[in-house]
Amino acid sequence: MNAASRSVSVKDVAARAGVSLGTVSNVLNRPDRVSDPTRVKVETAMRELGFVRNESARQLRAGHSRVVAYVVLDAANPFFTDVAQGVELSAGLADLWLFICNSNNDAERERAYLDLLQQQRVQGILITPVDPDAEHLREVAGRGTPLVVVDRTQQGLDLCSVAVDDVLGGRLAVEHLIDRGHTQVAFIGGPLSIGQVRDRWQGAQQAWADAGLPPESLHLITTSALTVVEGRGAGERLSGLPSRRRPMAAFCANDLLALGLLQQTIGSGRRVPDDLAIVGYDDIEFASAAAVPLTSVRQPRHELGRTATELVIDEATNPAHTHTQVTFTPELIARTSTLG
Amino acid sequence: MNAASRSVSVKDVAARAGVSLGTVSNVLNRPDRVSDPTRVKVETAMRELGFVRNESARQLRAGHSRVVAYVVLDAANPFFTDVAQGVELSAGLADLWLFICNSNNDAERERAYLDLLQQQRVQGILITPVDPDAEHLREVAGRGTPLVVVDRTQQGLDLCSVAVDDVLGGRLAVEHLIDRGHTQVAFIGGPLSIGQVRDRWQGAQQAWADAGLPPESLHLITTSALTVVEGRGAGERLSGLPSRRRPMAAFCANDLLALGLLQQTIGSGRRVPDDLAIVGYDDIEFASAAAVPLTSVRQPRHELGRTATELVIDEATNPAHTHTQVTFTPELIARTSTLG
DNA sequence: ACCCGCAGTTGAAACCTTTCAAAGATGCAA
DNA sequence: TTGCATCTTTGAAAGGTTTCAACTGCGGGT
Repeated sequence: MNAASRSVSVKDVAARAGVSLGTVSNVLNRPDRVSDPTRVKVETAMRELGFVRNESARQLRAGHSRVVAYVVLDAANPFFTDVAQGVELSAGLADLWLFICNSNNDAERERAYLDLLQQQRVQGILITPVDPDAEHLREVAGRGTPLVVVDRTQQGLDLCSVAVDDVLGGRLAVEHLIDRGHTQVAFIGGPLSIGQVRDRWQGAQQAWADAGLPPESLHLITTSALTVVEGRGAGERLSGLPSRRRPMAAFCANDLLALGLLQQTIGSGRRVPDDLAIVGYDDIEFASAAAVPLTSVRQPRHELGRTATELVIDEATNPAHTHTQVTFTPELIARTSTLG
Repeated sequence: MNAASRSVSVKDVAARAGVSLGTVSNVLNRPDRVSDPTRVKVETAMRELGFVRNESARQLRAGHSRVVAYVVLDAANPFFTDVAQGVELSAGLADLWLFICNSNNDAERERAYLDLLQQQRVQGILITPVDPDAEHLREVAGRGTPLVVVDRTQQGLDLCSVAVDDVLGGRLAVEHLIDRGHTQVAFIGGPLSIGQVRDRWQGAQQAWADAGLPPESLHLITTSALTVVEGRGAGERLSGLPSRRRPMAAFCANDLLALGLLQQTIGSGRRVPDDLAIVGYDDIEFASAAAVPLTSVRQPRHELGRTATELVIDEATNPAHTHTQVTFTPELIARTSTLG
């Protein structure tokens, strides 16, 4: 009702309701300890004055926050928003609220957000970091803010993490293509400095070797990023190869690449999967909605988010907490882009 | 370094550095007023003790926050993450940090987030609300937290807002189809309770009438949501029409619908744009990356975010602030899906 | 009449930082 | 040497909430 004159405090409410400070606080935090008539009086006063509890003061005194934060690498990538949905769901069960921060692949911004979140004394931080081995991640955990690394594995065992077995994912994709009779396959992805990409490529190689196929018929086509545009570029490079040596199948390190490749392939008059079979990775919603529904390796995104949240809550509340690394198993979803 | 024994405070730092509380605070907030040797001493102490400033206490005393929040309707929709990017950019210039909250189209969650953010006394709130005329939006603003409505127009003039002229957008889309010679067009979108959809449909009708075309040849096909799945369903309904009466062009209320329609059309052996021309809305990145690049109505997403941020900062800092409604002009991006 | 226990209420202390008036130190001119 | 201006540093107060030990009434048992 009344404007922002000087922010209404519990003191004002207490005066208006004719009770003490403590009672107002009890209404807020332990309503069962307050008699009905008093409670009503206080609630009325709050409503009339437009009281809004000051969270800074609450948290300062109570010593604990009601929010967890998820620092994502790229808010525009549907994969991360799907993970976030999983986080939100299980955070809600623990009466926690989620703030999403976007590091935008920038280590500097990531660091700044981590600082801010520590200062805010959030219950916990989930993060898909630019570099999972960066020093500042450990510093955060060392200073007492629970932290879980999402969708990245890191060297030490001194942090909680949830991830998906990317080597296995790479295997699944390439085994599927081998099953479909392909003997010339391109792996498209990069840069190889990204752990994910490296693991998927490694899995692809393993599957290839296990099938007794010659290494030189598994082509590595590196890209400079995992984007649609780069996928289109890779398609052009593929087209450029002499038809004898041109792979009839491609495994892309993520779905954005695969969608770009798909677009370029169809656009240049070739057909999917007849002229080129395509497997993507992540199984984002747009994968099944593509012009040719995309075969893709699915990661359990919601579970990833859910588990990460459970870990961070455990770290925050359980004194006997031990750091845990959870690895999920990916799953191949076969669709038209490889099945015809 | 040292674990979360009992959170290091300025007092500890002061003791360690052999200075007073006030000096530590000065190092933090007005380093220029502190002599070099003292500053170094304090900074060293901070590093050694692993001091992390308590933001709750800071904000309680200083009285202002360093964050703005953007409550989005659907974090999985690329449109909103693009707006968020614009917000982030201009927030950064004012030394503000952005927290993204996802209401997930749920009025209850939206309300809860608004409560939390008010309690946190954030600098300002940007929101794409479920219902732009909801009472609680006004309450927030009335209680002193600056609030700007993004991508929605509301009835009164008592809130700041930034939006895009959706009626004009609808006109542009349909005028383009008329220019291409179409005389049977379907408008696909819904539910009509969404203001956006209503406006775009209205613009479509206006363009149709202005061209002197008969109302019955502009077909309204309503959907229950603005999703890829619904787009596919709409495609099936279109296919079901007798070919005489079947529109050769469709204008979809957003790109997700258009992508679903595109997929269904191609999947059932028809061609785009020869058998069906398609116009989408929003021009998300996947629109240009679709198998057939999608003609779409582009909204200035980054500018939307930028302007909203500027408004909210003005409302927070300028005593002479007056509520402003900014409307942007959309732009048609013609691509293969209508040009052939 | 007395004591006990219990439900409800109170008010001071504590949480950690920033702010600001004032004290202290230093250097320079007279 | 004194006085004055400038630069640093100090310490107490304030900000709004929660917590908790202590207090008040009141009804019931004896």
